[in-house]
Amino acid sequence: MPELPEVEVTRLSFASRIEGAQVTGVRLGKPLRWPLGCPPEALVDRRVGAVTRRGKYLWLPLGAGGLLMHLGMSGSLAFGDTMAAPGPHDHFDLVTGRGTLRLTDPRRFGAVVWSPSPDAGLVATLLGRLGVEPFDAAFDGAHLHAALRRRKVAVKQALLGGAIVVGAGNIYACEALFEAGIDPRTRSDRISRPRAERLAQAVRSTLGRAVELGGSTLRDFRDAHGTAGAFQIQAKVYGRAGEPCRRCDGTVRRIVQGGRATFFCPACQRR
DNA sequence: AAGTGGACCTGCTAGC
DNA sequence: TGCTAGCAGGTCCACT
Repeated sequence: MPELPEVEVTRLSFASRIEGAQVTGVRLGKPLRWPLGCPPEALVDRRVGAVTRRGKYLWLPLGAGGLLMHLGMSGSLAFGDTMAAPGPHDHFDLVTGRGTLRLTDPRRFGAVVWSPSPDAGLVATLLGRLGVEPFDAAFDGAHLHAALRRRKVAVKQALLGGAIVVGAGNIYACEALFEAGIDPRTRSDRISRPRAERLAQAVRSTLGRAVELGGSTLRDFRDAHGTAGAFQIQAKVYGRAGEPCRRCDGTVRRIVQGGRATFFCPACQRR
């Protein structure tokens, strides 16, 4: 469900409220992508530190170690002191003195993994393959250009992969390419330096704007307050196959790349 | 090494 | 109205 903006908005909505709280209990539902990695009781009495984000992952420090959380395709987090009885899709509750953090995830592609350190084991492996943060100074046209030059896959797939830059999922990758005027089928190594510059800028502005607007193009997105996403961000191409382009008089097209839907305007976006 | 396709799991929608 | 096929925001892993 969530791409970087949704994950970041979620983080901002509960991080300051949970920080400093002490864990009093843990409840597990059905299995997620990976096992928790420790007995649930081992989390009790630990104190929650400052929640951070890396790509689409959240890191929740608990004493010396912490929990790595991912929302997968359909996950969301809620934090509150009056939690309803867990439903069939509520697979993780972290009960603290200040409220309960609950992961709801129907498809269970999400994850909650304990690690004694973000630099150890599975967590280190997962975080280790991630590309740069889009808002990091290290992510600019030069960086993107150099990384794309080493790849032959279509630029859309290179963006989605997350090994170059993290955070742009299927929706925002489509939107950023539209904003940059680049055909998603263009081979990565054929993207010129100026176009890489424009694309880097488009990735940053697309994701940044989505974070600022607190939300999302996702219909069912809610932050951890349960605040319904206002659906403030209008997708220019995503999900609009057959509809008129918002910039020219062309028609938005849907193709499949690497098994995922891609939406673009063939008139506005060039190879 | 890089690219490709299948896998994970459930819910919703469109179409018959 | 009810069933089925197809699709969905992610990303790991095995294989070529």
